[in-house]
Amino acid sequence: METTAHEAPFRPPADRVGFLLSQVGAFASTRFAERLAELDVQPSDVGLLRMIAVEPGLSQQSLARKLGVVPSRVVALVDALERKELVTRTRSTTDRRTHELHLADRGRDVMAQMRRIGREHEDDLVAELSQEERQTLGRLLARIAAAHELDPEVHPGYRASRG
Amino acid sequence: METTAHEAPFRPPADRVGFLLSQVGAFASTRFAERLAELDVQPSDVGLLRMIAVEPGLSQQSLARKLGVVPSRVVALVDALERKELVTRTRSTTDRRTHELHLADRGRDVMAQMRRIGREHEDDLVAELSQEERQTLGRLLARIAAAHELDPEVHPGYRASRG
DNA sequence: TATTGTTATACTCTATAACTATA
DNA sequence: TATAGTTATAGAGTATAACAATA
Repeated sequence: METTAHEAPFRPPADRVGFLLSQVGAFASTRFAERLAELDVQPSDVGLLRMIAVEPGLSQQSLARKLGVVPSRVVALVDALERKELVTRTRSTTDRRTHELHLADRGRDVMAQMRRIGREHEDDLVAELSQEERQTLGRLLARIAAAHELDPEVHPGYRASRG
Repeated sequence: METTAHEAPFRPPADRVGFLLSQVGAFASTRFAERLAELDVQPSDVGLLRMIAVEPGLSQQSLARKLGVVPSRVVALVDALERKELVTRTRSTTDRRTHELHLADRGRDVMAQMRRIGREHEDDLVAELSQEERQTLGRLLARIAAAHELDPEVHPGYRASRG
């Protein structure tokens, strides 16, 4: 069965899971970034704030290792968050080379807002699906993530996927 | 129920579909880009080649409109593909302002390879799932894509989602 | 000597706007 | 005048390597 030159051949969704994952995932990321703009926060800030909330006082080096980014990048990211008064840097008294990172009061507020925005984002994204279908989708995605050893806490970003 | 400071709270997959979609989607994109490198082709080239294959002779302007990118970017993209002898630019005889884009022989070869790589990518990505589960996942994703009016032919890229 | 954080630098990607040649 | 393609330029984002302070 042929298709004419101007018609793309139809492919069933089961044969396009790779494309659909990539496309819908990109859409989810973009939409989330747009919602975050309301808080004057970027997607890259989210992981940072969450890490600092989970483990207050950690150093920039350990943060860099946890997130899988280069230490010099953490400098720029923390600079921005400190400027917005979301996190604080304080020199450690036991090792004056290191900076202890903590959430500032405004940082805690923003994290609460982030959770609200996350729920709204989620609801909008899968509005089309029933509760049961959302569960099914979540479980299938979690299994794929686990099979490829993706960290449930860390979003890899999109370093090699531009275009 | 509380969690200790160093432990992230557990959230069921159904409440993390947004994160999982974004994370698995990014992984899919990155992995696909790595596989494409074997052909010396970038993710951004794929859509271009497919459009030119589907509609040979189209102009750079219409290509830009179809892909939703700015014309000056098409120049750079086509430059690269022409340098690798995957596409040809020929001045139109009816309107000498426009360039007609066609696949070169090597471009047709590369597209065949791309289809093979796409299948391998697909199989590896969802290796964890049964045939039935792949269908389920594909259908759920296709419904989400349709609900948000994503074009089945065009990948939006990751313009606003960095970090 | 080794490590933490920082800065300097360079490179990539991309959009905007000015430019040219054709219509 | 308007349009197709191109080029020049500038900005964002990021990695690498050199550096100062501290251990």
